[in-house]
Amino acid sequence: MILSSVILGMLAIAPMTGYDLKKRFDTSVNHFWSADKAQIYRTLSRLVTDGLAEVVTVRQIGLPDRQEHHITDAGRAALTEWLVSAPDPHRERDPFLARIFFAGTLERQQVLTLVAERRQAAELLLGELRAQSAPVEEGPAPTREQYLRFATLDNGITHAQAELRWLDGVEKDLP
Amino acid sequence: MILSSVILGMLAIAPMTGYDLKKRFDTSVNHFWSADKAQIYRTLSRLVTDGLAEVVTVRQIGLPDRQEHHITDAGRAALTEWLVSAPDPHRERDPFLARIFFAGTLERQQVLTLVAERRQAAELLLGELRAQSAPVEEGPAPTREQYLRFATLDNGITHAQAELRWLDGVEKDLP
DNA sequence: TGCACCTAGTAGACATATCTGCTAGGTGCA
DNA sequence: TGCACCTAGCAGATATGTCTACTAGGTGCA
Repeated sequence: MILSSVILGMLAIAPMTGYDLKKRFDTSVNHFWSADKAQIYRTLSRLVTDGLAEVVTVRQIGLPDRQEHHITDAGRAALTEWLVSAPDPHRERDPFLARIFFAGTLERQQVLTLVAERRQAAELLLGELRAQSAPVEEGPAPTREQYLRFATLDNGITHAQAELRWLDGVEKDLP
Repeated sequence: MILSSVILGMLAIAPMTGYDLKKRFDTSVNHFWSADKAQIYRTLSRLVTDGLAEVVTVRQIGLPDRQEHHITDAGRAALTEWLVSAPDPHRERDPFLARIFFAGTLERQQVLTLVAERRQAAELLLGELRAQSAPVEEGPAPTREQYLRFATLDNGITHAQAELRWLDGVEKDLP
């Protein structure tokens, strides 16, 4: 499962609780992966039974205990193995393109509404990605690790811009 | 479920068997949706029980009977309703970007191998999309229906090109 | 005082997706 | 004759993903 590899990757950066992971899935890695809370916890417990992660309970004052998950040596090995393994099959699935494909029966104006909604979403995304990448771009020359994290944001920015250009074309040419 | 809407959309273009649908999911609509055989058949039977499609058994000589699924009026209404409804949430999930994000522990050369594999995949995809779109582009001015189908291909082409440009940048700048 | 929201995690139902293998015949080829 | 592959569809197991709701306390605000 890719989710377990992604979680392993996050634990390799820092030990985390399920709660921490959920926050990251909703923010910093949201542009390439997302996950449901329940599934994060289930996957974490599987990583533990597989010996790829270990739990350290950290007591807190006034807050619930943290079940910190630390990656093990076996976990690091599994992560590296995944990183260099054959590419995961990537099935494109875009509900918006599906609508466009079948939108021939709609009125022209209805199609333009779909397009306008997509534009709004793309612009919003672009803004978020730029806000996230700004601090990185202003900093000093990055390490390879930093560069790669930034590159995934930059990938999102490049595609958001491409989407906007495509939308321009559709708005201009739609018969 | 989006799959049922996509299948409904295909049945609106022409009556089809599960087998026909599977072929189309593997070819002409593959750039924005894919589906497993078993699930196509299950979804088809649900469309029938929901009154959105009807089965017409067509006898063939030397081949198994075709269970042709025809869209009903209720099906067309459901399709239109979906087309103009609120956008489906689109969660980006790209296993390749996930690898790149966590690839900081790899050697530089290993990262470049990942990048090269991605380039190959992007070039292959671009070639396929161009091959599919060529006959459309050479034809006469398209109807809106034709234009929209072509536009989904063009969307894929635009993004494949964007991906290649991004890969150029990574290969050039990777520390 | 009550309400909304935060931290941290658990439980279970349900929805969707994928994989494997089966039936049953037809065609092409070496 | 045997093998590979095509058409057409069915059955069932397993894997993944999503949704709702619950426990249990803490903080901030009006």
